[in-house]
Amino acid sequence: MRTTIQRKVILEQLQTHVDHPGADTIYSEVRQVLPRISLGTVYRNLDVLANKGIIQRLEVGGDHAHFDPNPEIHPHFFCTRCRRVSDLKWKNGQSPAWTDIIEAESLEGLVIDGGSLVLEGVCSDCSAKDK
Amino acid sequence: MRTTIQRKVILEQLQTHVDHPGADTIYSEVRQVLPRISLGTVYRNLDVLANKGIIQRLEVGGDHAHFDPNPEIHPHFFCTRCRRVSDLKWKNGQSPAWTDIIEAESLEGLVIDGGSLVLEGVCSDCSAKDK
DNA sequence: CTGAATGCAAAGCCTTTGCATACGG
DNA sequence: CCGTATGCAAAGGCTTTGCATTCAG
Repeated sequence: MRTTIQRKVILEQLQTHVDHPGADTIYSEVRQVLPRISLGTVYRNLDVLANKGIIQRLEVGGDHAHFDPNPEIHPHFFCTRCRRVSDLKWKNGQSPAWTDIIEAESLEGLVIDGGSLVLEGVCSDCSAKDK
Repeated sequence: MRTTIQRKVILEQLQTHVDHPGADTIYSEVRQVLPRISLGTVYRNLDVLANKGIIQRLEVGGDHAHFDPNPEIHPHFFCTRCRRVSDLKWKNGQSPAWTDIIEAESLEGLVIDGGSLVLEGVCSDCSAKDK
């Protein structure tokens, strides 16, 4: 993997986020540093970084992909108001065994490579705006 | 909600599936019964049915939406080979309390309306093809 | 009758891709 | 130098939408 300035800035920009933005957000932010960067380059790099296991691509919310600078599998929260994705934490610091939650019979014959747990609702910022 | 023949056939067709197809699959199947139905009508009806809580729209796999005739929240399995979505079952027949799995502190201030648990890997059909 | 639903086609969005050019190692 | 990465623009795939027409209640 070649170290280009674009790749470096994209990764650093993503790492400044506590939420998990889409490619478009990263694009407009990175453009303030590299005005000539293209959206295609942002997509290609986020893809490369995710495939290398340096970041994580999240399929949440349905409209567009979200990117998480932390590649470890952990639960997420999706706010249906502001459509932002944020982190949750496993109880006791580690992912539960799936067999503790899911009926063994329904898992028969399957090879499990990963999983995702996403809760959805309204975040505290959006709840506050109701008042 | 008006009962049109299109809506009826779309729902019945979805209910014949044990997997959770996309709108395109439903479209081509329903067209064998109603050759003049449009893809737009399929999308609109799946949307109406999901909003009424009669079916469920799943955001899984990233490429397109999947529809589940069962509106109850339950875990799913996504096969990365054939890209099909199938059902899993909660252990003991019911969803675990999220607080049993997720650290309470990270849930603070959030209003939780729902959740989704998706495991991914290779289904038994696809594993069998490896041999 | 009257508004909700349909068919058709166009438009929208996010994402990917082809190609010539630039550049990192 | 060589092959990866970029910029640009076009194309792709899924989904939504505008509009005139049809149809359920």
